Parts: sequence; C-alpha cells; structure tokens
Amino acid sequence: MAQSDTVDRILDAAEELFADRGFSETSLRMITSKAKVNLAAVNYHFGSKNALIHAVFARFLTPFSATLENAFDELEERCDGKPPTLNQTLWALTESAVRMPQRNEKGISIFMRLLGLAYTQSQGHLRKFLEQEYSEPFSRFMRLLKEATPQLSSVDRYWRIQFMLGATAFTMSSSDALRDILQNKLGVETTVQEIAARLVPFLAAGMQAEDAMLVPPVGSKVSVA
Amino acid sequence: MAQSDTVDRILDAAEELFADRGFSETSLRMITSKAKVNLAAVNYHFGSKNALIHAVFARFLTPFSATLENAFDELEERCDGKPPTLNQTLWALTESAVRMPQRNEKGISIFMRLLGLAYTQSQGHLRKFLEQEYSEPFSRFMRLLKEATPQLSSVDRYWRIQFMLGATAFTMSSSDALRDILQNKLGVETTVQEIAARLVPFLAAGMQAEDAMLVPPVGSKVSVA
DNA sequence: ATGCGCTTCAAACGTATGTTTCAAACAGAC
DNA sequence: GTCTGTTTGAAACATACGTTTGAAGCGCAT
Repeated sequence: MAQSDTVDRILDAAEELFADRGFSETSLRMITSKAKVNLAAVNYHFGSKNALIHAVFARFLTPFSATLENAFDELEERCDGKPPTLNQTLWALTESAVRMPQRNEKGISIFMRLLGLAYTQSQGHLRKFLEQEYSEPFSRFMRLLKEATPQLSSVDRYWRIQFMLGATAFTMSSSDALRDILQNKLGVETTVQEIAARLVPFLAAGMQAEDAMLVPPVGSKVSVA
Repeated sequence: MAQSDTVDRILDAAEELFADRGFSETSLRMITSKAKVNLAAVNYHFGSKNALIHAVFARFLTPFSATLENAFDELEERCDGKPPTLNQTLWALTESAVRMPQRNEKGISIFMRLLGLAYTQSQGHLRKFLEQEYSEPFSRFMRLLKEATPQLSSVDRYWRIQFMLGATAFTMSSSDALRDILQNKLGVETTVQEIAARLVPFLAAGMQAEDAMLVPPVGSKVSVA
C-alpha cells in the first residue's frame, strides 16, 4: 500500500466496536487487534483514547452537518418565508442522514447507535465535544422545530424533542438484534430507509399530540383526545 | 444496630452510583467507600459485581412486577371482557411505577435510569437476567398492547413498540444533565410523574398515528394526514 | 549508499480493577 | 467464660487497562 491506511483501519474498527459494546467497554487492545495494527498506533495517530472517540464522531458528523445545512437551506428557500412544517423538517433530517455516503451497509445504523450512546453514557468529554463542534446545525434544527410547533409550550416542546430523540436513537441503535427478531418472527426484511419511513409518522404524531392531561385521574377510564 | 445493615448500605450506594455513572464506570471501591463498608463485603454478601447488579434490580423489580400484575388484573376486571384501551394500558404501567414505595425522593427516577441503562448498555448478563426473571409481566403487557391496537399490522405494531420503548428508555436514562438544562434554561422543576404525564400522550398519539407514507416523495412537500 | 522523517513494533510502565485470603472482631448459645 | 458460626478488616493477588519508550523498518530525496 502506497499510503498508510492505519488511521482508517483504526477508525473503522473503533466505530464498530464502540457501537457494539460502548466506549468504556471497548479497549484499545480490542480495537487494534481488530484493525490489525499495533497497539501503540492509536496513541501515535490520535494521542489518546478520548481523542480517538472524538475522531470517530468527527469523521461522520462533519460531512453530515454540511449536508444537513444544505438540506435546511433548500427547505427554507422552497418555503419562501413561511416556516417549514414539522413533517418537512423531520424528512429533511432523515433524508440527509440516509443519503450520506456510507462506508458499508450498516453505516448509518452504526452511527445512530453511537449518537445514542453519546447521549446516554455520561462521558463528559464527548458531550462537550459534540456541543462545541456541532452546535450550529443542532440549534438550527431546534429553531425549525420550534417554528413548526408554535402551539406547544417551551417545556412541552423540550420534552417531546427528547422523546423523538430517544425513539430514534434507540431504534436505530438496536440494529441487528431487532432486525433479526423481526425477520425470524415475521419474515420481513427491513432497511434503515423503511424504519425511517415508519418512524417519522410516529414522531410527527407524538409531537403534535394534544395534551390529554397533566395529572391523570387515578383509577378512572382515560380516553384519547 | 442489632442486625447488620451492610447489605442494604451496599445496595443503596450501588443503586445511586450505577444510575449516575453506569455499571462499568462504577468500581466496587467507589461503592464500598460510599457505603462505608469494607471492600470485601460486596464479594462476601453478593458473590460478584454482576450479582450485585442483579440484586439492585431485583430489589426494585420483584415488588414492582407484583404491583404491575395487580394493576393489570384490576384493569382487565374493570373492562369486563372488553380489551383495555391503549391509554388505560399505558397508564396502568406508569402508575404502577410511580406508586411504588420509594426509599427516598429520587427513588423512582434513579430506577428508571437504571432500566434505561440496562437496555442501552449492552451488558449481556443483565438483559438475560431481566428477561428470565420478569418475562411474565412483560409478555402480558405486550398482549394488552396488541389487543389495544388491532388496527395495526404486526410489523407496524412491532416497530412502534420499539419507538415507545426507545422514547421511554432514552428519556429515563438521560442523566440529570437533561433535567439540569431544563431547569437552568426554563426555570422549571421536573418530577418523574410530570415526565410520565407528558410521555404517555406522546406515545399514545405516535402509536395511533395514521401511516402518512411508506416511501416519502423526495423533495416534495409532505403534509400530515 | 547515505541520511532523514515518518511509521511500526515489541516490550514495559504505572495504575486501577474484581477477587481472594486469612486473621481479627463479633454475636449468641451453652 | 467458652465455644461456634458469621461478619468485618487490611492486605495481597492476578489481570486488564491506557500510555510511554526506544529500537527497528520504511520510503525517498540527495
């Protein structure tokens, strides 16, 4: 090989192992042996394990955030001053993710799981890194959501965004196990695109739900609004 | 103290530390020093760190699953043959969780986070333990969900249950960071009951969403059904 | 061929972990 | 008081981790 591909091999192995097992549960020795490189290569090329984690995210997130910015630009231009609808905003995000050039067939689902882990595992450095590096597209998405759901109070919207994030990250993250169960029990093949096509209506409906109640009547029958 | 309370002190400390930092990131030395007991006490009383993790879950989950069974019994009896609605089923679950006797004021939220972590961190032994020990109330809940949403195809229902599970587990597992952000930015206190009261309508609406589309029209305006 | 960056390699370092050991302390029965 | 089974205590054990080291290997201009 003319140029050293050690860096990419490390990133590939780390991405997959992190997604499978989490960050703390993945050792540098696992990564380097899967990547078939020397143990010291990680510290040589990246400096530390934390820096490697950041690099794994940056490799996906930097081009993705550019793609997303373009999608938002295009969407807002097409809407011509009027705020985009909730569905339009969610689809812009979904399609940007799905249309990203992928390293392999599980690319996007692996990365969704990593994003979920980043939120879930309390790795302080990771959250700080993500917030600092990618705050712009994130807050733009938040602004679009706000304009698309003016009927919601700030608190309601805040929590429903968390619910959306959770449903998305969790579903995308439990890739293999879930898909295997579905395929075995119901005999259905499932792609990430199809999951997204089922997820977006779910999210949109939940986001626009009418508040049935804040304090539920205990022991009484509750019906949907 | 007449009787040794070492076991309970260990369980209390472990529960809190696990919820704060995750399982792998919490060492036995942290637990024993917080509990003010000797390091060897964990292995003496529980046998291993994994067994301690199981014990933390069992202490909450065993009474909870009994409570839940009662709630389902009562619900089905009240419905008198007709299947309970989706909202009724979700509320039965939520209220059983909220009404559990609590060791302290953060009891339920700590435990919700633990449940989220159990699903999120792929600790093989934990999932196996939970599935084996508490499969009955789980499958009963699944049956109720199925009867409450007869209009959904098996595949749709399957995925939407995953979405519900994800929104719930993720929200609950997100650390105090979320709640802190909310409190700082919006100046709102948040209890688990309030989160649940916001979550259930979201889930019910998403669960009963009409399928807008399976393959989204790329680049075209999409509106809610 | 020589010298110079850059990269790889095997080995070791220091630290932290879960677990084990075995003596000391303790409680209750006789 | 003495014995007995249980619990605690300080220390050590073996292992795994992230990181560092210094020599060896490599490509390439001179």
